[in-house]
Amino acid sequence: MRVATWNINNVVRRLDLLVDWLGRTQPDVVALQELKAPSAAFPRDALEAAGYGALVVGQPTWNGVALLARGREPLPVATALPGDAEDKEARYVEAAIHGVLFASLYLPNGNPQPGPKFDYKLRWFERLRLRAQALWASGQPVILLGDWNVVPTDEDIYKPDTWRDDALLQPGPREAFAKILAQGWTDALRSVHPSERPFTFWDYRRKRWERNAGLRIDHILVGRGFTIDDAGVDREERGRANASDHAPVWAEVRQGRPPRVTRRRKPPGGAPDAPGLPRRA
DNA sequence: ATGTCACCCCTCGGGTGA
Repeated sequence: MRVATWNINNVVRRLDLLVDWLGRTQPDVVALQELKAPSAAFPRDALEAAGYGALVVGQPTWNGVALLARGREPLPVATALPGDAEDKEARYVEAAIHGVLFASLYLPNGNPQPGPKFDYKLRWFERLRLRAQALWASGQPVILLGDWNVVPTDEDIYKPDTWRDDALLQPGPREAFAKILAQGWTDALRSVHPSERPFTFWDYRRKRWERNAGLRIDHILVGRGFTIDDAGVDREERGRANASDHAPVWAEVRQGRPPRVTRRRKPPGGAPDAPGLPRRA
């Protein structure tokens, strides 16, 4: 099963790019963020024509999240993150698809920090931690996808010092992300590419795409009971005309343990391990 | 310091958010 997350940065303006990418890569489940459209304006018909059912939580102008499922309708589970009835921002949706619980989340950016927006980010992260803990404890198969608006470590950005005061690099959000990972989740992209710098976002400003001055802030956290066969970033989507400032992140996952692999002895000369060995989530 | 993009409206340009 191929799952993916993409901060589309306005689903109406980016519809042609989205439909084209869906047709080429055929993901089974897609989490979208920053729809920047009310639910009624979501291009439901075009996505249905492309073969996808959708569960949408939109709002005018800002935020907005959705889950797409190829060849079926997502079964709604939640349309808001629990823990604050006053929070009306469209940043969280959960649905069951193929017997797996999926969440599409759009964490608050938090800039400028310090300030009320950063406080909101930390409160939202704490609510997410509690929700993730409850989902993990349920024993169900769960995958959390989204724009987490956190650069987990200094290895996840081209040059941390120019962003040191940004909300995306602060210790508080980083600790919150680490706490969720410590519940047992696997960061799919990091686990498949442990020594690379797979960025997922390049700011429109200062020719950051042209310079590969990127950040890794879009994450797929895989719950218990899955094997992650592969994961990656569809970087070419960021290079297209009229692109979002984020590229899609995807993972190939499979329920169940990895097959028993007879490991060959390492050949002399220190050659690296064979690629593509499955990882247990 | 900005730098881009795209939205909004007390709307054709400045404010806002990312």
